[in-house]
Amino acid sequence: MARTRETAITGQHTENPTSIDADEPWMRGLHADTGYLLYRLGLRSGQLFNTFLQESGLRLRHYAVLRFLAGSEGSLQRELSTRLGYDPSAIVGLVDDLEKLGFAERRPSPDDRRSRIVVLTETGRGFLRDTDEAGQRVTNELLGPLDPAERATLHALLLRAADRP
Amino acid sequence: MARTRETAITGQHTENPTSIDADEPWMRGLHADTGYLLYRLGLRSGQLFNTFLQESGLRLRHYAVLRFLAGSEGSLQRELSTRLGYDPSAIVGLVDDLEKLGFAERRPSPDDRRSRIVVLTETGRGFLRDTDEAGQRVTNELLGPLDPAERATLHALLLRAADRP
DNA sequence: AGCAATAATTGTTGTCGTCAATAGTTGTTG
DNA sequence: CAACAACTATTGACGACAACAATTATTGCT
Repeated sequence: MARTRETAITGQHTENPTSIDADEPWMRGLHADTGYLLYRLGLRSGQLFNTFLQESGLRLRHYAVLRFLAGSEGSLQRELSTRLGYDPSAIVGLVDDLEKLGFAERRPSPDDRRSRIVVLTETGRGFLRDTDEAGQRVTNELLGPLDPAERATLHALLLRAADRP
Repeated sequence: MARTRETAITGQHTENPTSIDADEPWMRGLHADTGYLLYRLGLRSGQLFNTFLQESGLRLRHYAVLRFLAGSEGSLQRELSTRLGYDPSAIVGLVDDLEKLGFAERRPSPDDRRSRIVVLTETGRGFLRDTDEAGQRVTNELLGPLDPAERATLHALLLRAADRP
C-alpha cells in the first residue's frame, strides 16, 4: 500500500513545519480534487463514446454538434462555435461531414446572407434516437458501481455545474 | 484523407414515425445523458487545468503522472501506461520532461533490467504542493453554483465511479 | 539453446487546435 | 452615399500531439 508518509520524510522538505499528514490536500493521492476527477472520468467517457461512434464514421465532435442541434432548432455556425468551444474553421468540416451523411443541412439565413443556418434533418434525428441506446450502454459501463438513485443525483449535480454560459 | 468509413449505419436508424416528443430520451437536448455530461465537463476541467499548468511548462498528462507517482511510491513505466491509459511511447516523453525539470527520476529495477522505476523527487512533491491550491481554484471555477455539501457528494460519487480497475 | 513474451524506446503517420488570410456581406459614419 | 470598420463562413498553413507500428534489450519457458 502507498506508504507515502515515509517517502515524504526521506528528504528534508522542512519548509513547511506542519506535520506531514496523509490528509494534507497535496497528499491525497491520485484522485485529489474534484476537477481532476472530472477530467479523468470525462476522458474515459470520451474514449468509450468514441469507440462506439467509430463504427458510424463519426467522431465525438460530430456527436456534440448533433446533440446541440437537437436542442436548438437551427443554429448559426458561429453559434455552434462559441457554444461548443470549437474553432469556426473546425465547424466547417464537421458540418460538411454531417451534411455528407445527410444528418444536417445548411440553409441560407433570411436576415443575413453571410450566415448559414445549420439544421438537423430527420435522418439526423433518427441517428440520435438510435445511438441514444448505445450512449446509455456507455453510461452504464462508466457508472458501474452506482445505483439508480446515486446516478440521478450525480446527473442532477453535473447538470447544475454544466448549465451556465 | 477523411477516413469516413462508409457509415455502417446507413440502413439502420429506422425512421419510425412515432410522434416526436420533447420528452423522448433522444430529444432531451444537449445534456442528455450522464456520460456525455461527464465528457463535456471533463473537457472544460481539462482546459482550465491546462491553462494554469501552462505557465509551468507542463501539460495535463504530466500532471496526471505526477499525481499518480505521488500516490504510489515508485512505479514502472508500464504501470503508468496501463493505469493512466496512455500509450507506453507517450510515457517515455512525459517522464523525460519530468526528469528534465527534476520532478521525477528513473531508477533501474533490481529485479528486471528492462524496467525502469520512476520515482517522484522531493522537488516534484514541492511542485504538487504548490499547485494544489491553484487546482482548487480551478475546481471552484468549475463547480461554481454548487454549495459545499453538494460538492462533497459529487466528489464521493465521482470517486466511486473512478475507483476501479 | 531456442523462441515467445515483455519493457522501454524510436519512428511514422494522421488528426487537431491555432493562427493567419480571403471573399462576401453588413453596419457605421463622415 | 461613399468609404471604412466589423463580421460570417471558409481556406490554407503550421506545430503539437496522440495512436499505431517497428526496434532493441532483456527475461522466461520448455
